[in-house]
Amino acid sequence: MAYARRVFDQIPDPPNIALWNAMFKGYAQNESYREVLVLFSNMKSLDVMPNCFTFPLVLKSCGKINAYLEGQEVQCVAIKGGFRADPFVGTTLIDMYAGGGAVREAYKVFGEMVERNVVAWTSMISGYILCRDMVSARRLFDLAPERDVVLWNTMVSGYIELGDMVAARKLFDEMPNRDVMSWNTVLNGYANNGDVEACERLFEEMPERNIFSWNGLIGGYAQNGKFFEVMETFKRMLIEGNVLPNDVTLVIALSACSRLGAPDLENAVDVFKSMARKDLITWNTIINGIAMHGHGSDALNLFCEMKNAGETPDGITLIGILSACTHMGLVEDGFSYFQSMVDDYSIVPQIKHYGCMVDLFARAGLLEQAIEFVRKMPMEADAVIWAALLGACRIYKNTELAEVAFDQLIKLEPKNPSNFVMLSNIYGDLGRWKDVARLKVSMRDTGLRKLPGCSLIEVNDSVVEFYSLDERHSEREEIYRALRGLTKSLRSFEYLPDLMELEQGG
DNA sequence: TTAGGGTTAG
Repeated sequence: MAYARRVFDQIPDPPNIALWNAMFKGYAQNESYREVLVLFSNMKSLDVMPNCFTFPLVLKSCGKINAYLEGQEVQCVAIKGGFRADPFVGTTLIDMYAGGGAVREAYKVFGEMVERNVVAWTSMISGYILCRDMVSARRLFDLAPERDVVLWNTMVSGYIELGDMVAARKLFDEMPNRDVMSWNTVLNGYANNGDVEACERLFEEMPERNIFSWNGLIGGYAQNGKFFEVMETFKRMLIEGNVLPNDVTLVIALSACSRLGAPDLENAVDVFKSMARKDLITWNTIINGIAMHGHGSDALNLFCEMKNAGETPDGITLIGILSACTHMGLVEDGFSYFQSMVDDYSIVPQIKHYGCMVDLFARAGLLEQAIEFVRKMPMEADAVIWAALLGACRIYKNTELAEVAFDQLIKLEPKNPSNFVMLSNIYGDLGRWKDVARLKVSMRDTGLRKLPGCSLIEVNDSVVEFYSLDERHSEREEIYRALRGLTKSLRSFEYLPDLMELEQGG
């Protein structure tokens, strides 16, 4: 754009309107919306008249940077210039106002339009959907003199955005014509609402599939924790061969790989270092990843590097930083990072951050400070927080606080058997077997069984999942024979397995 | 040279 601008500025006579429009378009494409507005005011001061192509470009830029006062001025220029009846100008104004939440202003433009075509109707209906006013959206939809496939799709996705899959599906079934986007919209609706089965059924029914369809199904699996299915479907996509994966496909597949296996952290650091462009998500990924693996001081160093690189941390960065402090036992540093969230970065701490702080105090053995922190929090503690406390109570053998945490936990998660197991382990450590038995009975009364923990390992390019006492493997005899051999040789080195740890299945 | 709809990562 800088070069384009130099050429533009050298045009000897005042540039004609087509050249101005080309500049507006260039700036808009490069997301330099402020430049569009500045150039527009330059143009006006030279008394060059905008034409019907100018206004949509400039108005859209106003909307992008929430410059609604400027937008209104541009609207006045358009009306004075005789463009009141232009359908492009009207539609862009509707989008601009509705995008800024001024749906009444948008409706005023819509109502005053001389000729309302289906695009204008769609924009107005989208505006209502954006304001979560499905009733008005539907009323207009039913009134629309013409409905094309884009308008239908807009309505269907409106219902989906508001979480009403039933209404969305009903409307989809009523559609006179569906294109691949209609199918993809509903497919993604099921994926995002956790209905993987409906997602799979719809995918099989689709008359035509493109990369968005495949990404929709694969993403649906990923969002619902079905990472094996992500990889299977990714492979199926490559075999069926009608479409090529794109960047989104690879992002989902790679993320699934990371959930399935435990690749070397050194590789992650190498990849991170080799990246020419790093954004906030890149930094957050490496900082949280490093912190998760216990390399707390590396995480804190990366945090400094991140700030030196000019990136502004957000709430997720701070989760990595706080957990880094937790794992290093840096209570005071953690506390000062927590305070700097608000003071230096204007980040409002969320429940996850309070949870990190409770964990920080608790793991450091400062159980009193931890519970004090819970009492002073501006929100109710969640199950994650009470479980962190309960976990620390085991390390520091504090049954009194453990029972407090346990009572809160079974209120919040009456169906989670892990909570019984955690308290039971604390009693067990102290030899309080009567309490262990009492808990076992009350757990049995709830009809719950603890799901065994599961491990994933990579063997010969595929991921194998196994549980404690797992009998599903075809070569289980051989595996258990090998395990018995290992146990035997461990014993010969006088190693005593910690049965309590084994019992947790972790 | 201008206006309306679908996917992703921390």
